[in-house]
Amino acid sequence: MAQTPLAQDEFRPASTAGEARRLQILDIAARHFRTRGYAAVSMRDIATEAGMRTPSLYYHFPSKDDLVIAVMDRGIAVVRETVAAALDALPPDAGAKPRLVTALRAHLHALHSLSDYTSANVRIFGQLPEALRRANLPERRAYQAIWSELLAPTCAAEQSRLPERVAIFIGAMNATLEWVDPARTDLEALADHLAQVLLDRLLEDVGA
Amino acid sequence: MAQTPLAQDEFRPASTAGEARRLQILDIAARHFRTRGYAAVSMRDIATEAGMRTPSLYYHFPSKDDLVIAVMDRGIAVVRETVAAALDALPPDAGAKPRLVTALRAHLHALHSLSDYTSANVRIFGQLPEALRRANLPERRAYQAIWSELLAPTCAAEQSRLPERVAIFIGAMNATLEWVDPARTDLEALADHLAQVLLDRLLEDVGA
DNA sequence: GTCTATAGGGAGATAGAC
DNA sequence: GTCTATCTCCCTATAGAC
Repeated sequence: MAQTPLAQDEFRPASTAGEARRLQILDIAARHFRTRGYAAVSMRDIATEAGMRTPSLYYHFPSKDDLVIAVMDRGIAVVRETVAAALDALPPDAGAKPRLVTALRAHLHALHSLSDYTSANVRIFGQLPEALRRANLPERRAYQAIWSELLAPTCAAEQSRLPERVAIFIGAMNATLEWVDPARTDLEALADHLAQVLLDRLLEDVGA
Repeated sequence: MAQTPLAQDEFRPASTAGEARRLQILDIAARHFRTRGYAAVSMRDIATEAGMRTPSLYYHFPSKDDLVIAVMDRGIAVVRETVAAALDALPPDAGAKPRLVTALRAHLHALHSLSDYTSANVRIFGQLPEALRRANLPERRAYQAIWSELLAPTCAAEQSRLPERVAIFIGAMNATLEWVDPARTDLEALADHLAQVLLDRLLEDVGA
């Protein structure tokens, strides 16, 4: 939802004034993409909220494609850095399950309350023309690598299923964006619930 | 992917010739929405593939909104009827887990190989303006009711978590649309994998 | 850096002939 | 039922002054 200036600056010190303007435009674009989708947001919408006319945007970004690619790449970068930082804060001997729960919490935090970039990415990835989706794939693959490592211990004997399991986990976490109440306060409870579903056995009786 | 005429007619006998034309247009629209998203598909695209000019479409549907609502509602109706039929085919004394696995398989089947309507619904729901999304909610709630019943036994002492758990399950199943290889032949294996992740314990050691 | 003016195209939709 | 012709609107993007 709302990004605190702190949460934003954490990931990118804006040195020059020109750079600050560029980041301001990106912030506005990410927020609009997140709430209204890709095609529904026009360059005019973004310009208006930035207090300028449409053509002025083209001084900062050569095209709408370039703007949306910048938003998409930052979206993955933020969640990757958030998850990596949370994992680094764990004791070095932490087991597979606490590491998974920690990563899951960090991912949901980035997605739901930290970054409009991450939620915009999840929201509009499927709406982009194929060329723009492809541009985001390197970032996505780098993030998936983290979850490959986290989930490897759960695929003990069958590492061939690992890529699909990574996709199931990331897909399940991202899907919470579509139905969770935006006014929800207890993100911790959602994370715990998701961890329970994905990591624990839900039923005792396994017979027919 | 491809819909067999059989799979389509199963859910709607087209009595008159006019009705058949209407259904043909809906089929084309669903297939395009499924592959290219909502905003990217124009009335012209649909008309061209139906072998007519754009204005002729407006004889069958008063607006693009009406057309897309018809596709969306059918998308949920198909998956609901598919899952309900699969559950009805089970022995009456089937336990909670086999019922869940059966429903999960039927859902993935409708989503991945039976119906362009269901996959279009999942794909474009998040792209629609709020008014169109709201129009699809009654259908969605009717479908969620099935999963509420299926998942109730997994929420033994805490039925308050049931709605969220329903959303987690449906979200996780639907998320497979975004990353699964369209040429994938072994849908059974995907369903089994998803069932394992959602229903079984993935890790033995639960310590820190 | 931002502006006014505008090009150029595609969208949804309507009028009215056939 | 389908057509041609057209309206209106909004989009991305560019030209060129300031």
